Formats: sequence, C-alpha cells, structure tokens
Amino acid sequence: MTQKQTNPVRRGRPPKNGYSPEETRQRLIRQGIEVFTEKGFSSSGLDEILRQEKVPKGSFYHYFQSKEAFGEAVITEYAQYFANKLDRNFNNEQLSPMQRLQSFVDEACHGMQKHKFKRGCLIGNLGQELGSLPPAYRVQLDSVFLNWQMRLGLLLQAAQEAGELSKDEDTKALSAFFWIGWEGAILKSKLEISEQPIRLFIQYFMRLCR
Amino acid sequence: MTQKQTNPVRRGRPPKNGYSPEETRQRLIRQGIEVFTEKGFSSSGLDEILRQEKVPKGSFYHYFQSKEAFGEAVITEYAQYFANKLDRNFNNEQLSPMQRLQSFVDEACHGMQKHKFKRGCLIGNLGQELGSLPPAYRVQLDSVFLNWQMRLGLLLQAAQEAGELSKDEDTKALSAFFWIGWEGAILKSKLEISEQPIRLFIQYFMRLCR
DNA sequence: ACAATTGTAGACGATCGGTCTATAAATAAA
DNA sequence: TTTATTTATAGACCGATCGTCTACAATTGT
Repeated sequence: MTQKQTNPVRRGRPPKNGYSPEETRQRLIRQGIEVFTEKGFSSSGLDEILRQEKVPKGSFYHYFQSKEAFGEAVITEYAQYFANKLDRNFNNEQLSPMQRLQSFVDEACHGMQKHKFKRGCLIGNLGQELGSLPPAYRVQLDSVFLNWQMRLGLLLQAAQEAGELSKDEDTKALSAFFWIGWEGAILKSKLEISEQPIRLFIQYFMRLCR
Repeated sequence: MTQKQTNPVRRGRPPKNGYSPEETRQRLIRQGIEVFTEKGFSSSGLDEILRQEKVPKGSFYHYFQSKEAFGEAVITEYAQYFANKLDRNFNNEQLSPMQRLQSFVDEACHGMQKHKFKRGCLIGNLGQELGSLPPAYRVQLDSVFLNWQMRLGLLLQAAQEAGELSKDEDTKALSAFFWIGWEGAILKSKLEISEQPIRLFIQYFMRLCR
C-alpha cells in the first residue's frame, strides 16, 4: 500500500550518524530552540548548535540555506510547540475556562524552574533583539503573538459563556493585554530568578477578570 | 578659595578633539546607550560606538577598563537618566498623582515614536539578553528595576493620600506589577511599530487602580 | 565505468574584543 | 634649555569566532 516513510530508493552518501536527514534537521531545530531561547539569535553561533548534535559545520548548509532560514524554521517550530501547549491546557474539559488559564500558568512556572529561569520565551527574547535581527523576523514574530492572542481570546469567550467573565469585557483587548503582561513577567522572572513576577502578574490579571 | 573645576595644573597631552577627557567619556557612554538600546550588548561592537564619536580604538582602553566595565557605566547612566525622567513627571505638583503617571506614559509614547519604535528600554532589552551577558549585570539590572519600583511606589502612596487609589492596595505589589507590564508593553510596541500596546496596558492598569 | 546524488570535512575571509608598542603634546624637574 | 614624566592618540596585531563556500567522499542509477 503506502511506501515506507523513508524513501525506499535512496541515492547518495548515507548519513554517518544513525539519523535520517529529516531527523537531523528536526534535531538541529530543537537544539536551535534551546540555544536561541537562552542566548538569543545574534550572539549564538552555529558551532554550538552543531557540536551538540555532532553535525559537522559544513553539513549545516546542506540542511538549511542560511542562519536566517534556520532561525525562521526555529521560530515556526517553537510557535507550533507553544500553540500545542496552549491547546492542551485551554481545551481541558476537566477544568473551567479560567482554571485552564491558571493551569497553563502553573505549567509555565514549572518549566521556568526546570530550566533554572534561564530560558523564558523564545518569541519574547527575539522580540527584544529586533534591532539586530533579519527584518523579516519582525512580522513573523508579530503573527505568532497574534495567533496566541486568538487562542486565548477563544478561551476568554468560553469563560464568558461559563459566567466566569463579564460579557462586557472585550476579549480581544483583554487577551492582547495578557500577552503583553506575560512577556514582561517572563522577563522579570528571569531577572529575579523567581517565579514570583509571573504569580504577581496573574494575580492582578485574574482580579481584572472578576 | 575653590580651585577651578577642571584641574588648573593639567599635565600630559591635551585631547585632540575639543572635548575634555570627562566629556569624551560621557559622549562614549551616551553613544553606548543608543547603540546598546537598539542592538543589544553582545551584538554591538565597540568599533561602531567609537567611530561615531571619532575616538580611535586604541583610546578606548584609556577611558574604560574593558567592554564589560563600559557596559556597566552605560547601564548606570541610563538608569540615572530614566530616574530623572520619572522624577520630573512624578513630582509635578501641577498634576494629581495619577495624572503624573499618565503624563509619564505620554512622554514615553512620544519618545517611542520619535525613535521609530526601534529603541525601547535599555534595561528591558538587556534583561532579555541575560544569557549572553556578564553575570554581574543581572544584579545591576535587577536593582535598577527595584529603584524604579520604589519611585512609582511613592507616587502610588501619594495617590492613596489624594484619594485616587484605595488605601487597601499594596502599593509595592502594584508598582511591581506596573513595571512587569510596562516592559512587556514596550516589547510589543517595538514589534508592532505602534504605541497601541502601551496605551492598552495603561488603560487596564488604570482600571485596576479604581 | 561513469554520471548523478547526497552528506562530510575543513578551509576561508571578515570581524570581533582586547592588547600591544610607538609617539605626540603638554608640564615638572634638572 | 634640556630631560623626565604624564596624558592621550594612533593603529597594528592576535587569537577566537562568525557565516559561508569549495572540494570530495560515499552511495545509487545507467
């Protein structure tokens, strides 16, 4: 019926490490997410990313056209990963809408601790770095935020339906406000090496919703 | 009585450009604020800063011990500049306390536009860059925020005295919340090339205060 | 056997932060 | 006046590291 996922007829020199080209590509992107999230795009070298995945430097341009194209793929992958995290929490039928938001926050706090407050949010980090970033990234980052904003907007609408949030509230504006504060909270959380700023922000945000 | 401010007996080769050594130092720091605010610390070279002020590279280490020491001076100067801006607005007796906060916001929005949304806040930018910064910067940046937080805390107390803010509010927590949201708003403002995020944040913050 | 394809390997030039030596221009001491 | 000392300029230079490129190794198809 269907062919094997990896092309059965495969020409050319085989990969030296055990991984298929698609796997290697994916592994590089994953590593890119980690490194760029911690150290930013401009001050991160490809060497570091390649070294960890045991991919020789010369091979990089076999997998990606340039560092810029690589960064684009990294951003896309991170956006996807984060959107999944949002969906997982925001669609949890076990909890009320506002409880789902709280569970997302708890999960994020746990993640911050796990990485010793060194990572935070790739999108936010790159946003601050805009001045030394390829110009095309700006619109990409902006649209990622818009996507998250839409997802939260839906949750807030559900909260309205459930009577947890006044129907007078502008859910679009409120969710835009959330992500504004969120990025600030992540920043201060890294600076203070504490999840307290995140907790503080959420506390006031929740108050705003009552 | 008192000697002239610039030492009257001055040995050694005089500066070539018209500026005194202190002036040159100050000019380099000013330029450093601009460049670091736009492009960050790690991805900015000393060359760029020196070129603009027509200071030869070799002279740099006459004025500063290292790039790290230079950055420290830049942060300190920016913190001072920003604290002055806060004081100028927060101590304006012509306005009520909450009006003073609003006037600060208006001024900041004007500044963002003036620089075409490319600059934002040096402290916030460096905060996001923490992973690739000299470790000593973290505590320095943190203490700058603490200073701003204290200044806003005093204003909020004045607002309480003036009956503009409930005395039940924890002014410390509220001002911490303000700076969290503020940095997020500046970030999104740069991303969207619009002052709308700042306006949106302030709108909700003001609502929280009533 | 030879072309086409695919991944590997390191050379390469540019640029960075930081340091070095040489020197210019002033005053202090001889 | 001459020489020493101080202060600032000037740019060459070094090792490290950046992103990119070219050569080639290893496989399959004809």
